[in-house]
Amino acid sequence: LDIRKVAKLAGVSHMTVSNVINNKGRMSQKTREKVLRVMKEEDYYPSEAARVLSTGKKDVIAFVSARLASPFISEVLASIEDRAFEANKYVYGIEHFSTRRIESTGEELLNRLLFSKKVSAVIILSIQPSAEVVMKYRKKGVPLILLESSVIGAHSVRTDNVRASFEAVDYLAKKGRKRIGIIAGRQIIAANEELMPTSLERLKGYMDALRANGITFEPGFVEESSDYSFEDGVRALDNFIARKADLDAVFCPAGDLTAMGVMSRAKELGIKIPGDLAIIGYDDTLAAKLLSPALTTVRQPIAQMGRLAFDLALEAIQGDIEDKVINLQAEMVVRESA
Amino acid sequence: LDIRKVAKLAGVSHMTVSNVINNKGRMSQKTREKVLRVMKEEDYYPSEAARVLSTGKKDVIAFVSARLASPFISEVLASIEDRAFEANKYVYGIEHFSTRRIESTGEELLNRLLFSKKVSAVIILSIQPSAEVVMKYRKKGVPLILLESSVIGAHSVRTDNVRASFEAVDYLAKKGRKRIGIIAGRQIIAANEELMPTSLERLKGYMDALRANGITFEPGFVEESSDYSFEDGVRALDNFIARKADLDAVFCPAGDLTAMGVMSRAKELGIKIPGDLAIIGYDDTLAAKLLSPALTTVRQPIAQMGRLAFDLALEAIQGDIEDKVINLQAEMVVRESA
DNA sequence: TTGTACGCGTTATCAT
DNA sequence: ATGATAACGCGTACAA
Repeated sequence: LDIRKVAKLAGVSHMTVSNVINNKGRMSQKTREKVLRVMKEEDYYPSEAARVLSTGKKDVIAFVSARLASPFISEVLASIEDRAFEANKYVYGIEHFSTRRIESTGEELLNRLLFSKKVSAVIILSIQPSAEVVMKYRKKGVPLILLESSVIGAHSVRTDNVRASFEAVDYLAKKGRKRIGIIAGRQIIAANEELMPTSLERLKGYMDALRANGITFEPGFVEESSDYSFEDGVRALDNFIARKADLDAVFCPAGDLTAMGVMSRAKELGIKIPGDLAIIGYDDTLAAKLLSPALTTVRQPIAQMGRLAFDLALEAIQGDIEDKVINLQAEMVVRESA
Repeated sequence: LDIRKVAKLAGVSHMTVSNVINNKGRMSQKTREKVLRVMKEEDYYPSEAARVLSTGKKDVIAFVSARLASPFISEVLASIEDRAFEANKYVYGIEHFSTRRIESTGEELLNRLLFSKKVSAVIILSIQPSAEVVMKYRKKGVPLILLESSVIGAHSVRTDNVRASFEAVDYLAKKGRKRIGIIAGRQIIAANEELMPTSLERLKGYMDALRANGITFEPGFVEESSDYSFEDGVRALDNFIARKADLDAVFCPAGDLTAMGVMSRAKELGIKIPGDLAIIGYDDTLAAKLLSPALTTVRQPIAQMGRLAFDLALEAIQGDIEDKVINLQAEMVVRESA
């Protein structure tokens, strides 16, 4: 059932139907209603593929993250969705993709979104695209918005990772913690792959704080999380223990969910929090303040980040805007776990 | 840059390129490599739209939920994704949509997925499609898999909502709770719209348990959650209080997240849990056992549900299978909140 | 308002 | 057997 059949049934040309669908051109009210009625009666829905094929653009803003599911990612996505609803744009047009497991860099996915899917814009969370990909997007005029980090040639909404991490670790040190571990984003140890700048920045804040407090850095106190999952936290704590790191604190910039994994495993092992082990998470997701003990964490302005990213995408799609970098504040929220 | 240009550069027909892409037909190893090389060099990615347009099918399994973001939804989605990865099918081909805010029934979205997007299968979570939509899917041979509920003419993976809810509420009653409220899925009170069977079943379990314990049902003890959010829990508790329901327990089949909202609000108001108010959630999401107090809840076998739904979708896409209803066990997990 | 060409990969047909 | 050619699917841009 295609557009021409609908046209025939309505006694008009298929172009008129197309115009009705897109609110374009001019036609009599009567014609418009007739067309609408036939569409409804025949249960006609235009083929998205045909539309994309002919316009060369898909009216979709893609959202890309390392995984599909985590509280932090969910909350960011929800805020983007909320904003879309308010603005009444792309209400049906936000699609979520993950690079998880497939490839760490997201290179392939980003290429597909650009060349195969031809989306209108891409919002990236916690992933660092290569310079080549950024260039390709630029060349095709498709806006790229990074959340949590930034890169030359793309827009971004970010916070000061170094400062916030410093603050958290400095707090731990000032509280007398000496053996402070960190669970950071992937690929800290394996040197052959790139470390994501976001993680790197947080690691830097950690190291700076150690130095500022006269604590020497121990490579054995570093664990990596590949996908910010709960399980990564469980695993990390087990690894620390197996390695006899004997930590008295863990800073977990991989996020609250991973921190929850640590907390959960610690409880199972009878490790007292914060007595034996202080824990600081990252993000301040909904559950953080309800945990037992309530999680001390670094709050990111999640809702704002999502909304701003969406607005940036919209602006960039409409008129070509200069690269814009929006800096927001992240700050530590002290609760019970540290 | 289209397939014919690549063909020209590789010195073959565009059909050969197509065959290389799809591993079809037979061509010399040399030819294949040459084509592959040119594709890589020229950064060629086939247009998804053209592919869909010509085949009439999109190689995508759609996942539909009421919102994009909640721990429960996230975990279900993650398990589907995991399974896809294991099976090495639809790894790039799972797309997530939500009916949130747009329309409660999902009717429009389901139609779009079927007619506009032409997806290969749809997995629906916690939404009750109308009989007409189910029929349309049937007619077009596109598998529909319901999670958490079921309907004639579609596959489903579900648990016994009535029994599990009965068990939870019966537990509360046996513990001496007399004024037991419930926060169920949307549209309990507003009679003009359909109640989702899942919620209805859980409500039935609640009412059965009340009756079994000689407690009379109070309409004022029922609150509805429209999208299973944290905020809905906050609001629900406020409403109960404003209404002077004076509850001593709340059963929250709307899910753990909503239960967390209740718990959070209760803490703010100085209501002791479980002393003043016992709370039972639903789903047993990751955070449940880490809360303070740890949440007593009804465990759903989330990972299994997602995996089975994916497998069902796969099976149904390949060969036409009889309608299959898989029943799983949900059971109460007693922790501290009740 | 309407007719025509176009975008791009696939299926089916035909030639070597 | 392979490779080349033609037709098709379905909206949209643009000229008539």
